Amino acid sequence: MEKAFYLPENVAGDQMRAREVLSDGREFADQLRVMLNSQRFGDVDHTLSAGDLVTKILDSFEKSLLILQLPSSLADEVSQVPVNSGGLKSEELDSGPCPKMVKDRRGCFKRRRTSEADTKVSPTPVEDGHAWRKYGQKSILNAKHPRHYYRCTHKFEQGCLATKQVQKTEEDPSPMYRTTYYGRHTCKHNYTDHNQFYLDSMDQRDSSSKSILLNFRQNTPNFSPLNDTYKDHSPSIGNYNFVTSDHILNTFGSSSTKTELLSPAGSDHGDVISSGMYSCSTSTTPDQTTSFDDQLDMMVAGVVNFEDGGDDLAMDSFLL
DNA sequence: CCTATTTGACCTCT
DNA sequence: AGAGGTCAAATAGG
Repeated sequence: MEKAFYLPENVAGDQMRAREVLSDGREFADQLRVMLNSQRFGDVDHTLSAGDLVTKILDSFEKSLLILQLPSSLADEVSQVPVNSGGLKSEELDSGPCPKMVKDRRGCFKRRRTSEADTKVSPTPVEDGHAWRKYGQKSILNAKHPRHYYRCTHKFEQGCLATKQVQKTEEDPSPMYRTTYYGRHTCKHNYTDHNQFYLDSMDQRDSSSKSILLNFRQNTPNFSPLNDTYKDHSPSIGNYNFVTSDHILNTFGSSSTKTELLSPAGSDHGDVISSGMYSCSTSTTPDQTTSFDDQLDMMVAGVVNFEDGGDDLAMDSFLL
């Protein structure tokens, strides 16, 4: 059943391969649904465990997404997405971490482009209630003061991908501090006014940006925590998050009815995919409004949509 | 000893 | 080629 995985050499091949892999994923998802149904009635005679099936399903998504090379619309907000500039072999892709990550980072990161940003200017550095860790400082052209780069302290332990940049302006006589936020906090800590700031600002955007996530990786028992350096730098794109309209409605009161493929949460690189949230801590807890079966249905529907999408293989195919 | 910051190098994008 | 963003080794501080 398992097909050999390789990076295809042309677009048509990509699409064909992606369909095959997604088809496998759908089969696994169907098997899982049958298994879950049969377990309700006491029949537990299956060759693969539920965990195995979930792993295979996730594997299908990962591989198909890799084949399709992450559409740019998804990569736009990804600041540290591992990028394979020169065709990795399948073993390298499957082995997890970028093989050159530790010493040689060439080709492993993608620069942030035009991601959503919220900017605040204040006479003093903004105290937003979040724990930030400085990771860089840079002199900016034609700027008197350097720009300081911060990431959320919980980036590694919780996969929170929020970052901010702080730069002192040159205004005389009272220079201001311009703080620019990228991404949204997904960590469980310190839900303060700043989060409200984010939510408020998000409400002003188009409805497609409103989202809550279902993090498959964190829901899968076989996956270990994302606090490992190598995992953190792995080119994994498997932990994309699907967003349900139920979640959206419950959380933001949105009328959006889309299910979106969002971001690789937990990998640094994790960074963002849609204009919505990266991931959400609420996604790691059992949900009362969307059963696992429902979520499974959505996964299968997503694959079906993809496969029915003909040559149009945009990620919109995942929208329900 | 552990964690946070500094800073030069590396990477992507324009 | 240059600017901007990030990494990670070295360093500082508790």
